[in-house]
Amino acid sequence: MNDTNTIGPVHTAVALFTIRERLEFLRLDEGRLPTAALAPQEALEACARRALWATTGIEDVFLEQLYTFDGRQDGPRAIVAYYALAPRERLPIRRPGVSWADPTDSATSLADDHRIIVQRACERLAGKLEYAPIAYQFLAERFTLGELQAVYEIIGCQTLDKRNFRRRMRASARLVETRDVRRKGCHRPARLYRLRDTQPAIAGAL
Amino acid sequence: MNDTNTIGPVHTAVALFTIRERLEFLRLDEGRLPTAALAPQEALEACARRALWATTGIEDVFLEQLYTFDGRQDGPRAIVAYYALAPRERLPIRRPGVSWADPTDSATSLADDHRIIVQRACERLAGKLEYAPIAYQFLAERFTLGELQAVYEIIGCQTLDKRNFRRRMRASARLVETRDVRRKGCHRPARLYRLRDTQPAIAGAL
DNA sequence: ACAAAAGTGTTCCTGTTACACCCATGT
DNA sequence: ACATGGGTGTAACAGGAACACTTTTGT
Repeated sequence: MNDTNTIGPVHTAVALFTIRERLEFLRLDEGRLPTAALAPQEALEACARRALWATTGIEDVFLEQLYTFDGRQDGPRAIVAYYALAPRERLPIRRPGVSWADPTDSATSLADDHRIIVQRACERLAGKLEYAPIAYQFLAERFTLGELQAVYEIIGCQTLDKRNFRRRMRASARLVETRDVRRKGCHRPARLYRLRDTQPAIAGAL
Repeated sequence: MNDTNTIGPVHTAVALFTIRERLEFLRLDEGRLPTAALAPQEALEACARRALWATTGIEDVFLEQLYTFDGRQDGPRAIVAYYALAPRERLPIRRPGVSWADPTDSATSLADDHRIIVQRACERLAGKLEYAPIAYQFLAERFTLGELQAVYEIIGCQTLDKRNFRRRMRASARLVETRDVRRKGCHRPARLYRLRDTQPAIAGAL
């Protein structure tokens, strides 16, 4: 951390989430989320992206404002929290000092104020799942319906019926069936889908 | 305005809404919303309440954070916007310099950044109407179903069927029927209801 | 042949919509 | 008596939930 990251009246903090088999968030080894102090002339969202980039090298992820929290007495006056979503494949993090942690595990060391951010981000995700196309942010450009269903199940913390899920997804008209399939394991290959172009793939990124 | 209201890196801005026959918001004559600079040791929400109190004398309204916007170059670094809701009877504003304006009227003079706040607050209201008990914030402690329906219709910008609306409200189990009625005009008196105690009457006010 | 995930329809139920008339009051 | 908003039930419809078997592949 340098001065730009610790001094200043306004900070941003970012909870980056991804899904492998469970929902995970990016945690710095000191038990904190990536943060940055707002630089002169810098936009809040740019500051949040910079916080993420500085710790992980990651760019161009889905990023959305979560909530603004009071700062602490000796620190910033306000902390603007964001949550970010990205598919695991895009996150080849081999940096020292960062790792993935389980947001539901109260044993993972994490500063109290950052724990609240992670907590509220999880709630926001579960709430938005039904009416906003956030699930796709966890997947590659092309994906199978099984993968998509897994995302819904993990974020929503419930198992879903396969047939009902597929009908619902088709009805939403957000999916385009490709001509390709993915072979993986000793079973029938799965058809690949992608998001319809007209959908805002990075909604809220402005 | 004094120094505490104009100087400082973090400001709050408040869009206060009420309903008479239309949705209205409180506008300062200069074409701005009430704002305040975050004072040392002050919590963000307290700052927003102070902004409202200083211009109107109003206290104890429903207040919820809306979004945090980038500041302008010569001003604050970040503007934390709130929206507030209150019934018209609680707002006996006879202060100079403030008045009620129509949020949908693009002719009312209002600073661009504040116009966006009002706009987004309206959208948030309409969205939350269905799943959060915000409509009651526009009403007195006791109210008729006709009044409640009017609030839903005004915020949701649509007319509703009376019978379906009443059934829905009863099904929500948020209402308690009182033994009193309200007489008003030359027609049958209307039964008065109140919110069930267990409901958070000022949800999000913490 | 078998294990493992992909893929596919129908029935039931619940909640939402549409709709028209009588009631109690003040003037 | 009449004008005004308050108050009530039912039938049609649509969307969500429950449910089991066949298909294709790799080993």
